Amino acid sequence: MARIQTQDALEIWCEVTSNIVSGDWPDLTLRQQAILMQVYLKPQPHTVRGLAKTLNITKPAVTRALDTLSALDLVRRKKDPNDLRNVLIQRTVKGSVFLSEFSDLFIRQADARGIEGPENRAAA
Amino acid sequence: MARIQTQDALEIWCEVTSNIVSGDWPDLTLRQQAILMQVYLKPQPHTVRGLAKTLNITKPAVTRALDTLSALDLVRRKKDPNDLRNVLIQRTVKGSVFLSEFSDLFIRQADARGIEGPENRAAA
DNA sequence: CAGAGTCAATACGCTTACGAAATAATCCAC
DNA sequence: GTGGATTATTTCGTAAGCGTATTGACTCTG
Repeated sequence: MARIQTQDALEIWCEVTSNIVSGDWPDLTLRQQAILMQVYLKPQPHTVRGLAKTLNITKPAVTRALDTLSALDLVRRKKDPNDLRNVLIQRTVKGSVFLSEFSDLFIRQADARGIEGPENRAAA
Repeated sequence: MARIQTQDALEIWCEVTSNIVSGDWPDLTLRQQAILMQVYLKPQPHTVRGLAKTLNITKPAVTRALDTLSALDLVRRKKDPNDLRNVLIQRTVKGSVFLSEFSDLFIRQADARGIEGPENRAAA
């Protein structure tokens, strides 16, 4: 049982961020990244209020981040038909592509360091 | 041999970014993160020009990012005594703490998913 | 020691982001 | 329905970011 080490973790982070920066992707803030990840990885539905609470930031900050992410077509807004006060944040193809590139970079770096997932995922 | 899977990679990234955002840390841009990581993980010395080239961004962008990171005491500027045109970017205690929290979050998430480093690091 | 070359930083005009407070739209209790 | 909650957004003034072009400091060549 060999846990991941600090050096590996930081190196992976360094390579992934550096690769994203030097590529064609936009210079997202940490908040925008976090919102994007939440929308794609946590169970739906996502609302402005919910994201603000989860990430411990103000609602206007979420609204503005969504403005940016929407303009980049990384997420999409949709009125909640059950409660028109709510705005549901939905995923897009382009957002999926972005996340996919993220994980590809991540996995490539992890593989290069001999890092492995669980042998038996079902039992985990 | 079980490689890391996309889902694990993205979940780790999601949790780390979300935790940093909801904590007391500043809302660094991806560029600032990348510069910070480069300075701490790649061999010294680091210059504005070198970072700009590595990350494929303009020199003024690096200068501004260093303004921000310096104000936060995450890095420090120092004139190169051998060539006073150069500015060497150096590490700080606070920056080390930041990176340390980063890696702690990362490792905690990786451990929770049964992800492991190489068994025999010397042989890797 | 003069002038070209190289480094980081600054100036400029513009865009984006911030938090607090105010608005607009909607729901719900009564 | 009307009034009070709740949701997201907008407004406001301010701060920070961007790229291009320029400046100021320094080095090095001839």
